[in-house]
Amino acid sequence: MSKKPYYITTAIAYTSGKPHIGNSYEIVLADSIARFKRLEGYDVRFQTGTDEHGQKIELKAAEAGISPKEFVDEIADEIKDIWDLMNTSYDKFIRTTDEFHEKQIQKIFKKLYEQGDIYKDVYEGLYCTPCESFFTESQLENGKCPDCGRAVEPAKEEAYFLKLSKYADKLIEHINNNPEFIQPESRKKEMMNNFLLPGLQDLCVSRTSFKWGIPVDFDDKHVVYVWIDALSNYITGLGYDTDGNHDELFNKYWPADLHLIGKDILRFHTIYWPIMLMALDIPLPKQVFGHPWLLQGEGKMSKSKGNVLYADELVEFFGVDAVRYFVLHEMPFENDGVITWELLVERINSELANTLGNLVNRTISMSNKYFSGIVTNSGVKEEVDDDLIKVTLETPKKVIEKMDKLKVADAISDIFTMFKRCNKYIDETTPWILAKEEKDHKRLETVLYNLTESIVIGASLLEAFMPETSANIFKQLNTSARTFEEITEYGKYPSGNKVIEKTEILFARLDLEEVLKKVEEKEAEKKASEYPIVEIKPEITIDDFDKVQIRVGEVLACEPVKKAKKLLVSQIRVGDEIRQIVSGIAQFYSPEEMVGKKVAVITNLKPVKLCGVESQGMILAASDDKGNLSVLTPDKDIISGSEIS
RNA sequence: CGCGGGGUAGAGCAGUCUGGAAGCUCGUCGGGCUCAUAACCCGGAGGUCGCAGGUUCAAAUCCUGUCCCCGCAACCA
Repeated sequence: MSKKPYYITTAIAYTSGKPHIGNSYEIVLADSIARFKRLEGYDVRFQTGTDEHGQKIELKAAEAGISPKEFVDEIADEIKDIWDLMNTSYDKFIRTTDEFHEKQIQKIFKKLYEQGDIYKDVYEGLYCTPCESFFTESQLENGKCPDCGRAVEPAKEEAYFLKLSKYADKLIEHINNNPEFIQPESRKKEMMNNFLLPGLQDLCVSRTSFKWGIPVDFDDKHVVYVWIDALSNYITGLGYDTDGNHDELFNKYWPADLHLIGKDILRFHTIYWPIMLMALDIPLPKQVFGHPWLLQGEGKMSKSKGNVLYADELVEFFGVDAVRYFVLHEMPFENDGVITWELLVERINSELANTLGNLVNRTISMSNKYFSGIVTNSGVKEEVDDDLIKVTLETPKKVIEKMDKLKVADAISDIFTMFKRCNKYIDETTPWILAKEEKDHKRLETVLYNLTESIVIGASLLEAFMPETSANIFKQLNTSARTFEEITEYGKYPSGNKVIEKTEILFARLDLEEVLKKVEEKEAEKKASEYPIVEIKPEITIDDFDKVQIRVGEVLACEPVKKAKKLLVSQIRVGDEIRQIVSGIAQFYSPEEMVGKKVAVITNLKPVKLCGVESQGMILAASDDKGNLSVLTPDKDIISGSEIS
């Protein structure tokens, strides 16, 4: 019997910088699902990769003074390293700069053009530069970019368009007929009501404003824009070919069983991507799951400290499996999860060290102490055993059920509930008392056998989520992982087997204070070694500088600007005049602190209104890229109004 | 009326779609145990489920209104 194929993908990571723990969460989640499906007996293909084109990368590379390709090579390696560090079992790492991908994208583009689904037109619309996106009036939110909220400007560009409207009805029908297609389901309404039902605008699929992309081969002014380029990775990675000469992988694995993506890009995966596939006459993926985000708690603290969490740092502190466990277990199905050092330590201590680690440790210790490590199934049963066995055997079913619904966190909880049941069993059976009487030794053997058996079943289930830990447990119990078929029955652990003599601590308890201290030290180290990165401006002459008039001003009064979080408005005496100046320093200085300060003020700057308040100048301040800010003041006391040059 | 997320025990959360005895982890208090990583097991205290209305035999859950918090954005001259 050939195994059923299962194809799972993550979104491909954008190579503009090192991925943080939130990005890494996705790959770990995908990995746990992929591993679980393998254990369930599927023939799994798990694909991830990197999205490497676009204006942003072109710019970043220029800033770094290297070619875009050099830039993405570096980042792609970094991403791969982190994925590997997280022990993720992907089968394919695709890069959108891979030759086979680029070639196929050109063919796809051409095919769609030739069959009339892509057409050339002039785009006159509103463009958001940071997002590299055009929007229509109706898409704007309060006249601003709906993605980032920044201002948009009218722009004109010759461009190619994908006819979305042509397939909209078909897509609506598909979504309605396949309730599993968009997960979680709450997002389905969002897509329908906001995008599909109001009517789709044709999608602009090329750009002339930058060069770092896959050229449209029949019109080389244009490069293929992100949608067709990035989304198609799911099929090009399987060897899809527009001419029909597909690699056998494609025939075997497409349509994908699951696209795992962040909730922010659901729209692209549930609207644009399906329509592209329809146009190419390819079946749609079975399911798209927009997972929630992993947020760093205490936003304020982390931001001002600039301590973004990265997977490799966390792994250094806690080990791979602890980090995997945390991100998988701490993420609810629909709502965003939170990660902090405190939470990590708490979870590791309570669940991993106390519940699981200690259980394994005490069980093995007892086997060694009482029976020289030999675990024997003597079959001396008592009523208390029934519940343990029942819970143990029910757990695989529960876990499988949860995993079918992609409720990974709940699945893990079920496994740990079982481990807790084991700890309770030890108290119920009191092995240390049984050990005292020779006549109870057979019973004691059974108790320890049951514990060992339950742990083996638990560890088998844990394998998908914490592969190293699972392997370690098997090693210590001198056995190997069971398949899912082998854990439907109780008592498969070989009777008479000998466990490891000296137990290994699976997870050591951590001291929160100590961890936090170490974190702080690291942060300090990092800060000291990283000077702020400042964009170098072109050379100027003294005449240029002379245009700017800077004078000493004394802050007479200062108060917050209503309706604004970052702004303070100060009344500043500069010589004989008093100016009102608004500055974005509210997060760094209290109004009281400002009063009495002598500051450097640009006095000949054109006045503007900020949040409705007029500002007649600018207070000079230094700021680094970690979010610190310091207002400049004269070194010695000097009278207000003095000119600075 | 900018967008989004949220308000459930001291802390962190689940439960809300599909109404039907208020639950989990940590902490705390008390007890038990000694195989084990000061761990494990049992029990207790602690909640007007943000507030106000409404629907219902029944609301944390559905509807309406309202307050508050947190991100993002607008401001950062």
